Parts: sequence; C-alpha cells; structure tokens
Amino acid sequence: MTPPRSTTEAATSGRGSTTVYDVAAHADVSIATVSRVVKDHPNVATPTRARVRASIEALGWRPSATARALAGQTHEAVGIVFPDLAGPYYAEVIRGFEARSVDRAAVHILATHGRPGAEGLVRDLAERVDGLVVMGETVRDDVVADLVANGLPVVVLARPPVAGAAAVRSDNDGSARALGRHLAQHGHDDIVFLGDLDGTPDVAERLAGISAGLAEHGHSAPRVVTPPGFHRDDGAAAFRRAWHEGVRPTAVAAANDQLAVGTCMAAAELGVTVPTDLAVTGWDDQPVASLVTPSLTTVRQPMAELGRRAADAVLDRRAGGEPESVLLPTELVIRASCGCPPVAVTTRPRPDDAR
Amino acid sequence: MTPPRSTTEAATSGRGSTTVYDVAAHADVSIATVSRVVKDHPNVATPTRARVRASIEALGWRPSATARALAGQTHEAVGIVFPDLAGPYYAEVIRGFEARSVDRAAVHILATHGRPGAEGLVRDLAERVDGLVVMGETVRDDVVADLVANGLPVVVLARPPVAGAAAVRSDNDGSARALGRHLAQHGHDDIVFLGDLDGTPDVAERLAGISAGLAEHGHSAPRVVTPPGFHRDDGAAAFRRAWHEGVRPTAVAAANDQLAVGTCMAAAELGVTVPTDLAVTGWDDQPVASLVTPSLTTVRQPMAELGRRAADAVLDRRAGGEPESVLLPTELVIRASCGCPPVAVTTRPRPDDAR
DNA sequence: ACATCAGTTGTAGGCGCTTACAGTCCAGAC
DNA sequence: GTCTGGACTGTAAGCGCCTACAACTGATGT
Repeated sequence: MTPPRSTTEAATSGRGSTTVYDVAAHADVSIATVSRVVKDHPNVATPTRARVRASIEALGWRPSATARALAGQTHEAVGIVFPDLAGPYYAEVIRGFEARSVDRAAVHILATHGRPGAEGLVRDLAERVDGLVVMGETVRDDVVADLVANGLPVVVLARPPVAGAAAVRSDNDGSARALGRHLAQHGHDDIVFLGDLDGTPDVAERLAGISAGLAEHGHSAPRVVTPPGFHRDDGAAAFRRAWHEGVRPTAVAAANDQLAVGTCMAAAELGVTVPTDLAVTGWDDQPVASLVTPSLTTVRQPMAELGRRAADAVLDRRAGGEPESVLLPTELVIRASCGCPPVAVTTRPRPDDAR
Repeated sequence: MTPPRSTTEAATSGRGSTTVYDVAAHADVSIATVSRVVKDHPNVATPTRARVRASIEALGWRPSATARALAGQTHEAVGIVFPDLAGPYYAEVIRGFEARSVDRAAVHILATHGRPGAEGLVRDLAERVDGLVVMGETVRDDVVADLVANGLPVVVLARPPVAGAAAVRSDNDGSARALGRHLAQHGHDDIVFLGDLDGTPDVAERLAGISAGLAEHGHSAPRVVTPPGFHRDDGAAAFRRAWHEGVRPTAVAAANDQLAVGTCMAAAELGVTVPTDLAVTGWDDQPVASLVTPSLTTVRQPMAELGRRAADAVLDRRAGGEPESVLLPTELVIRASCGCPPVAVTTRPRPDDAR
C-alpha cells in the first residue's frame, strides 16, 4: 500500500466518500487491481475479482466521475446546446435526446438565448463532455469548427453541415415545395411568409421551398413579415401590425405552428375569418395544430426523433464511428386552415412521437 | 518551475489544451500565482496580475472544470431530476430552471422514467454537481435523505418536504378547494377525478382539495378513474373506457390539462357535448387550455417559476443559505368547459410566463 | 535443471488545479 | 542599523483514479 490515505472507513456516513484506496485495503489488493475489476480488464484472477466486487459492494463505493474524467480523459457525459428552450419543439428534441442518452452518458444542457457570452458558455460545456450537439442559431460556425479541430465529436442539429461534424436535420425543402404547390392550387398568389429568416437556418430553407413550389405553378414568391420571435404572441403581434400597415394577403405561411396559431388569433380579433378570408399554415405539427379551430394545415416534423438521432450520432462518434449525416423525412399534413374541407379529429395516437 | 510538463505551446491548435503550467511559464510566475489571479485573490501585485491576465488571454487558456472539481471540490454545476420530460409542464420547469442557472452553473438534467436503475443514476448525478433538484416521483425519500446527509444541497420540487432539503411547490389545496366549490355551485354531485394518485404527490393533494371544496357544499367526493399516464391519449382512453363501463358523471375534474383535453376529445367521439352534457376541468393552464373549444376551466400554475425558484433555492443553498421552502400561489381560471359562459379569447400575453 | 512465457498484481507517475505553508523582500518601527 | 510585519510569490502535497512498466509466480519446453 502506498499512501495510507484511508477515509473514515464507514461506508454510508462520513464526509468525503469512500475511495479506491478504501476498497483496495478492504479487499487487500492494490488500487490498480480495483481499477481493473471495475473496467472488466481480463487480467484479473477470478477469486480476486470476486473479492474486490464484494468489497465494492460492502463499502458502497462508486468511482468518482470527476477523478475518472481527469485521469482517463472521458467524462461519460454529452451535451446539447439549444438556442432557446421555449415551446414544444425544443421540449420534444430534448426529450428524445435525453431518452436516448441516459443509459450511456450524463446529459448537459445549455440554452444560449442569443446572449453575447454564448461562445464562452459553449466552450465551457465542451470541456465537460465527450461529445456535443449544437443546435440551430447558437454559436458561429468557426466556433463549431474549432471544437471539431480540438478533437471533440460534434453534431450539428437543424443547422447546415460543418466540416468534421455529423449533421442531423429534417427535410425542409421537400415538404415546403409541396406546401407551396398546395397553396398555389388553392389559388393563392398574395402570400405572407411569417418568420425570422435570421432566427434559424431552417426558416430560410422553408421559405425557399415554398417559393419554389409556388413558382412551379407560376405564382410569385411570398413576401416576408418578420416577427420578433417564434411564439404565439409574436405571430399575433406581427400579423396585427402588418394588417394595420395595409397588408392584405390571402394566405399566411408561418414558420412554425405557434406563429400560425397567433396569426389565427389576431385574425379573429380583426374580424378576418380563417380559412374563408385568409388561409393559414404552420410548421412542425405540434400537438396544438390538430386542436385549434380550424385545425392547422402544417408540416409534420419528427421532433423527438431529431433529438434521438442527434444522441445516436454523438454517442456513436464517441465510440469511434465516422461523422454520418441524417436527413429525416417530413410530411405535409392537410387540415382545415388552408381552406380544405375539415377532417374529423381523432384521438388515436399520432404516428411518431405524440408523447 | 517544477515539472516542465509544457504542452505544445501553440494556443489554439494541438491536442491536450493549454494548462496552468503553460500560462505560468508564459507569464514567468508559478502556477499558484496563476490560480490566485483567476480567483481574484487579493494578494497579487497589480503588475503581476496584469501580466498573468495577458498570458491567459494570449494563450487562450480556460481552466479545466474537471481538474478544478477534483482539486477544489466544486463543480460549478447543478442538476435537476425529472420523472419524465413529456408535455409542457416539464418543459416549462426546465426552461425556468435553465434560464436561472445558466449564469452561475452548468446544468445537468436527468429523467428517471420510472426505471428501476433510477437511484443509481441519481447518485451518479449527485457526484457531478454542487446541488440537486429532485422533482416529483423519481426516487424514494430515503435516497434524498441520504444525499442530504452526504452534505449535498438538495431541493425537492413538487414533492412533499424532506428534512434538510428546501421544498419548492405550488399551492394545490387552495385552488383545488375553490375548484371543488365552483363545481358544487354548478350543481355537480357525480364527478369523476381523472388522474393517477401514485403518479405524483401533487395529484393526491388536488383530489383532496376538490373533495374538501365539494364537501363545503354538502356534495360527495369524486370517484377516481386512473389513466395510465398524464398525456392526452391517456385521458381519452381512460374516459372512453369508463364510459363503456357505464360511468356517466356530470363532470370530470382532470389532474392536468392534457388529460382534460383528451377527455373532451373522447367525449366528442361519444357524442357527449362539453360543457352541456359534461363539464370538464383541467390543471396547469397550459397554453392549449385557452385554445381548445370549449376553452378549459383550469388552475393556473406558474410552471416556469417553479423551475426558477428551484434554481434559486439550490444555488443559494450552495452559497451557504439555509434551506428555505417556497409555496407558489395558483389561481382558478374559469373558462367555458365547466359550463360558465365563454369569455372572449384574447391574444394578450398571459400574466406570468406565457413564453 | 534452467530459460521462457503467460498470467497476475503492484508501483509510481501522471491528469490540471487548489491551497497550506514556507520563504523573500522591503518599508517602517525602535 | 537591526527588527518586525505585511505584501507577494513559490513549493509541494494532495484531489481520486488510470495505466505503463516492473515484478513475481508457476508451468512449460528442451
């Protein structure tokens, strides 16, 4: 035995919990052997292994994650960086991410909220984890690239690819085109796109897709109205303001369901009937989309699956896999708010991840 | 200089980032001085301090959180344990918690999902943080007590107090009584309480309060129908099943808004009109409550504020404060689903934390 | 009988930082 | 002119665990 720095041997009491040294002493072996037993190293005699296991059990020892991280360079933890945490979208992503990670690593979360110190927070987080998921508009690409250069497995989520990082995203273009075509078929040629193009890369892709779909039918591109955020109230306020400025579109294509719901509420206030006077569409197919009246035509996006795939990607990378990118399918969901005949609302669970 | 274990001095490149030793060498001081500068220890001469600061800047050094935790016994991190992560309730709590913590500590999250290994996961988490928030039905009280005994600041959230831990909760009793009285005034005497009493301690309190409110008017207590969970589909399924078993209440008081919405959907399927044939009430005042038709009578609970207060409590405890408990007020929100005349829906932001 | 080798176990030097304790230096006190 | 105390700074011993390398034990081969 080297340093006899035994702890107050009592197992469950005492400050400063039990350490390898306690276990080693109890089992009458060296700490190296204890360490080997813990990580199932083959070169340990069966009886020794059993003895050590018994001692670990008896003392209730749990190796310190911190010490392990310092010595072994692995944290058994992953992190995910969000731009924000409000609304069902992020909630679902985080749910999927956590569910998939929990068995393999501890989970760190961080929301940057557009604050200036975000980069520092992210770099700080990066030092505590074995892999990092960076979502949407949080930190600049060069920061991501720097983390990658430092050897950290990074996954970008709902954000354009960065060299060396896996990318997980859902298809904006395909469904956006379909939506554009659908609106064109309804005859709309004066459409407002409601969303902040700087808010997240996804939004610009959706606008581009819708424009392309409209163009296929010779219709002109939507004009953009920019709300201050992505919440219900932002949508209501933006639509109200635009209306007061004399904007009279026949349809509003919102960047997400919250904005669409807000638009509907503002429209009701202004005496505008949806979908008769104004068609409204959303994006995400959040649970609320099928509950409002009229039910919302939108694009279903597998929100929880995004989180799960991001977890898989970052954990696989950590395990030595290559950065592999994923594009998840989306689906145009036609309901009533675009002017189509309403369909019956059912209570059957939704296909993917309704809960 | 002791061990000359300099790193590849290049700042931004190279494996194994720069360390205190690099900074110390660059500034021509000892690592102790660097450490003192970092933590603003007074005994450092001004020019030295400036020199060290410059070196830190020049090398782009960031102290390793891991090493710091090992040596200094502080992680600069807090954790929060959820029973689950689905739905707006947890999402809002986590949002409030993160927002309040982010400037002072890294944030760990964990959801136990009722799995058997939960205790191990929680104990694991406990070793990585300086304080822990434990919410609802996640681990047994004796586990919480053990963490407290180990000296960890613990806060219990939406869960009965545990000795030595601060408790943050919202008032179930007051508003539940008010709701019970209100239902009695509507004349209801055959009420179903929809919720799993084992699911979370809050639920039992709500039932008790409602019963007390009904009793004040001489009405009998609700009978309990237990759905498998707290989601919309659980509510729909449970109500449907009860109906098919011949249960014909005049009102359903659901344990949360999701269950209430599910009940409304199932009722619609069964040809039961809300609120004419059946009154329905929820709990939480989730955003969806005011959007559905009829709008939901419910109890507003400051979900994000719960998270914020929990963060305050755990961070204050870490800073040496005493465990202090908080009971946040709730408010009965009368809308249309109980049979009261519907009120106009507005788009004004809700008082507390609509976003 | 002796070198060889696989199987086990122990020794010791980190990982990057904190901090008690031990100087060093110099102005002011006596 | 020496002494004293305060302001600075450096030394070194950890924090709890990992792991390369050394060391020891028998069994096997010749």
